Amino acid sequence: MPNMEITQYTRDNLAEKLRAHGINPTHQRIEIAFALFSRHEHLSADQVMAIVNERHSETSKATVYNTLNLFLDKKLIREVIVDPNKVFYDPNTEPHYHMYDLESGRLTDIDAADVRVTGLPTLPSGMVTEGMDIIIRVRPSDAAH
Amino acid sequence: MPNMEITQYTRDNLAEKLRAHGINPTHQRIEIAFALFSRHEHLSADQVMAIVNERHSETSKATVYNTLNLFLDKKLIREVIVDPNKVFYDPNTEPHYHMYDLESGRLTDIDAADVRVTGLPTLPSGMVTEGMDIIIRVRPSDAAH
DNA sequence: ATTCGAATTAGACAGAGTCCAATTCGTATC
DNA sequence: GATACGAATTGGACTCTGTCTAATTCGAAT
Repeated sequence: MPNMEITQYTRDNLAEKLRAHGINPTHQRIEIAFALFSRHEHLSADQVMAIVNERHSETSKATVYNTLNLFLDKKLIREVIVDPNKVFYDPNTEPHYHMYDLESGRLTDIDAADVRVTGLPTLPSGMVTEGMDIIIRVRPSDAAH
Repeated sequence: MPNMEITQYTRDNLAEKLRAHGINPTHQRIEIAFALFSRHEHLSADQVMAIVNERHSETSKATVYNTLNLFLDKKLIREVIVDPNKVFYDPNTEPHYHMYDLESGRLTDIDAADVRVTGLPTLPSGMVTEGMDIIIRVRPSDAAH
């Protein structure tokens, strides 16, 4: 039974989670992890930075980017590329896909458990799949235009 | 039998294609269309610009972007968002998906005819699908690291 | 208290893409 | 051919996301 759901994220259990992924849990890293995991939203780097620096300015832009890339590297989070302007960071690393509301920019998870994809070609030899993204782009139907 | 395959793109039949999509076919627009359609590749804006200006500098950056966005708007081409750094423009507007080689940055089409996706949730009411992207990220298996 | 590597920082920088006011182009009219 | 006029194009400044670097600060171990 892997990936026991943590019902409530705290700085403490996040520090533990970081260590479990081979990441030295510093103040800034814990705050950034908390921003991502305590909400269940997909955040962009500048949103993370805004959240982390809400009270007092604590974390620099460089550290936010360093940390997000470190988290990616250690597979603590995933990146979602749906918008040409910015990358979203996704604390959910379980297999799942995304629905992207073009109007609001909101990104929603779609559980992969029920989804079946058939008829894909076999990979060229010497290639391995790193992952498959499915993005459903939606829009309000009665969009005034 | 819609979308009769054009075996050979020429400036002339591209001008016609532009008109058919409600686009005034100017020199620059024809050259940009030619760059995209005569190759069957996915090009980024700067690649388009390099191709168009190969012989003599003919087209400015602003025009390349204006034109690509105009083509998008008129559904002459599609954009493919797989790389956080740049958008690719795809002259193939038939339903199809993509395979993205993370190592080389090469993007390949996957025909959608054989692909079936089942188990997707129903859309929230008041929402319509604008499109579904499937991106398979691959990497050479014997990557030296 | 001192040390030392790791982490953080400010700010310069890079690259993609947008914006804008000025110019040029192409077509229509005379 | 000359003129007029709207559409298209242009250079260049600008914005925004993200990276880089050299200097500083942190924190754990001694």
